[in-house]
Amino acid sequence: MDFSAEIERAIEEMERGKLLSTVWAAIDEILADTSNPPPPPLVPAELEFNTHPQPVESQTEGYGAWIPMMADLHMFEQQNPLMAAPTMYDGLLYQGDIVQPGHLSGQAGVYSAGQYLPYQWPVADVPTATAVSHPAAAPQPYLPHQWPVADGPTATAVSHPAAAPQPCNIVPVVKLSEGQSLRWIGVQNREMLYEVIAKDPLNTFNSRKRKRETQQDDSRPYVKKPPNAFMLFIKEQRLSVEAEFNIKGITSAAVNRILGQKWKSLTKEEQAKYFDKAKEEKRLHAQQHPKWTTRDNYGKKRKRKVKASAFNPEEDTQQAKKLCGTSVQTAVMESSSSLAEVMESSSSLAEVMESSSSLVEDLQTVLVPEAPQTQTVLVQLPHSQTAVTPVCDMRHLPQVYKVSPASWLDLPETASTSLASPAPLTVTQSPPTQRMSEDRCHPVMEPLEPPSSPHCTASAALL
DNA sequence: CACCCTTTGAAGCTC
DNA sequence: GAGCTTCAAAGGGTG
Repeated sequence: MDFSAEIERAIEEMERGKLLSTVWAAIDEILADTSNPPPPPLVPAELEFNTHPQPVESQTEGYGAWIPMMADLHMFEQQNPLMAAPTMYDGLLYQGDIVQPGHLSGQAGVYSAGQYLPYQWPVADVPTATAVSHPAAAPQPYLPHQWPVADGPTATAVSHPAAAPQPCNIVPVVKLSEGQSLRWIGVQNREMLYEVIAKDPLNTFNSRKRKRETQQDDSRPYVKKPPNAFMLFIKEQRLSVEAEFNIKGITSAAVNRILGQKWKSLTKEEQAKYFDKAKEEKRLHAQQHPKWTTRDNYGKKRKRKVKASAFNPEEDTQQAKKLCGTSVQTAVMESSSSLAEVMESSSSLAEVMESSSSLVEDLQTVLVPEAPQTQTVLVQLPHSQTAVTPVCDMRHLPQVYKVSPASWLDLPETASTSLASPAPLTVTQSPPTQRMSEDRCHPVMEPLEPPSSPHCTASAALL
């Protein structure tokens, strides 16, 4: 196989759309007019440019498929850790030694302490999704889950022309075995780190359902409870929510959190429709099973464990509600609006930052990594590329980093890049902090401050 | 493979 | 009656 030709062909496919250029130009203009940059471009679903699916499995089906990793080498540059997503986790599993190479530091940057941190709508784990970033808005925080190589057609980042990447002469190609996929985990010593993970072994739904249905300790058939109004609601809305987020592997628990908030946001009249349905279901159920009561099902299923948590359950609940309350509802709304709408409708920067960062948090909870059977793949970075860091670890506990802008890329400064181009950031680990809860801690966004020293630490401090 | 997670509401259970 | 527990759905995660 001619890898070079294959890679060249893949790179050629990474054409940039006119629309994207227009968006960049608009953002540049806006940024040039203000000392405090506008909210970062949230990338709505409609703006999923690209995407020329990379022939992940088309070349050799299944086993032994060759994946040209990072066929669009611009992606490296787009994944700078300008903002570490304010994870609510305190990192138990700090990933050591992941820092920005020193040679990139020492030049001026526009980002200063507490200043607006660009953020990009995470388009995570969507096989055909595109990570769209803009140098003016700076690279987005990057979730390991976002790495689009694995498991289907690869996604492609669209980069700003003004931030054309330096040539890279190393294009990693990793051969995967059947049932394996790749997940990007970070950079170490200028090497991209990937892990090879096993795909989900099986879908347990059917077997679980079968088991439940046969889980009768007497001769009578198991009669399920009639669904209540909320159950009817989530049954009806689940698919649309999953489609709306379009996140592969989104858990039902996460969807239910979203739907819980949606349910509460319904008017009484809207809810009444489901209460009426539930009433009707209950009536039919009583007709079909006149002697049945919910008592019949008591103890027929699992015994739920009472959470003996040392932490405040109310607080946990509130935290969860906060996560899916503001952030997810925001996500639902904003993901369906255009970039211009988002930018226009954003009443305040802080508001957008809060909702955006909350979304990242929520998506971190939403995107539960697969059970790892891992192996690390090292990929060397070209000089122009900067260190990136995962904001999540591989086992539910996103790592916590402080992110500091360090320098400018060694790019020729242009009218558009002088202000717009982001400084590459160093990534340093926060010291281990107190454990906040079973698996979460509370994110803290530092208040926005006026621009000051270009070398100040960016506002991604976390608890 | 059974249960967990996560939500709200309804019903049963305990005190 | 108050407060707690269980179970409805869903499907990926976990042990």
